[in-house]
Amino acid sequence: MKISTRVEYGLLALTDIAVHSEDGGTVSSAEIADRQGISQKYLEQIMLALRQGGFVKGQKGSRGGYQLARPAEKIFLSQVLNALDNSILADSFDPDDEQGGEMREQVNNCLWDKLNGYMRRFTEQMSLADLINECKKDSSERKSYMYYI
Amino acid sequence: MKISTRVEYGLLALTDIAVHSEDGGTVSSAEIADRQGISQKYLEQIMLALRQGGFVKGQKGSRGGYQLARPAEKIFLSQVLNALDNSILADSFDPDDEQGGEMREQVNNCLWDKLNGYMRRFTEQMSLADLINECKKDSSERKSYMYYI
DNA sequence: TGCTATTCCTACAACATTGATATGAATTAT
DNA sequence: ATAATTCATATCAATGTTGTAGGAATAGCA
Repeated sequence: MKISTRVEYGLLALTDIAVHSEDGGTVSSAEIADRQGISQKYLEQIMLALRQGGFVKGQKGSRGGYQLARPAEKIFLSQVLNALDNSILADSFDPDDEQGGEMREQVNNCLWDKLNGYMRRFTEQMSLADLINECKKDSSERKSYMYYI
Repeated sequence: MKISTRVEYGLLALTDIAVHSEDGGTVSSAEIADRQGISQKYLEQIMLALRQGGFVKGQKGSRGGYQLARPAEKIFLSQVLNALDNSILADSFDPDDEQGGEMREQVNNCLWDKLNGYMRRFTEQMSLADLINECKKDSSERKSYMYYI
């Protein structure tokens, strides 16, 4: 699945802030852009969405920057993805403008709704802290993500 | 997850052909377009991809049309999706043009590759016949799709 | 043979989305 | 004051999506 840079950079920014503000300080967009090798101005737009979504707090002015608005354990990826991209976890179709009869609806229900369900459940139970902590481990022995679906 | 009409119409066409060619006859793009309420000319382009992917055989000329190239039990959705859309099941990034360091790679490995894996495994084990037969049932009691991931 | 129906193939266009860049206002620490 | 920083909006080029259009090639049928 191809993902947008907007979503990718947004998650990178959140992980960067979580990792580099452990002393309670702030992290500026210039720092993040430099560390992650991405455009600062583009990142600022993404930070806007993250702030409006309630994931970070911004402090203006000199020595300003961003902090997480709440602990990384309480930021779930489904919320972040919805704030950054309104289609990635969206239902695949709007029942209101369906015209193709029941076959169309069956295919949608059976396939896309099922895939959507997997993605939604996975991202609802995975927090930013999980993303940071678990992903550093070697994936070969992990069992914590062997979910039932 | 938003899906393209190209993928949606392609799956609709395959299910339509499977359902309406049980006597060994062919199904024309005009029939499909009419039944499913979609543009015939657009559908013809999609049928081209489905034929080139080896999922249907086309018979030209008067009284021509399409048939499945092999039984619906042997057409797996992962193959169809790849033929219709080169991003839906693709890896989320190309390692060659990664520049953002290890954090970027960790996020990709941990999140997108995992989601990709779910989608790939699900669509690899679901056939066109499954899509047709199972989706007609009421979904409340089904257990055949409670896979381990 | 000619007519019709159909697949097959290519070109193009309107529109939306993506991935930025640019500019500057507002705010804050020093 | 000045510099640093967030906050906000406008613009833009490239690309992808969703078709439309036109016609060549082929096959059945009268």
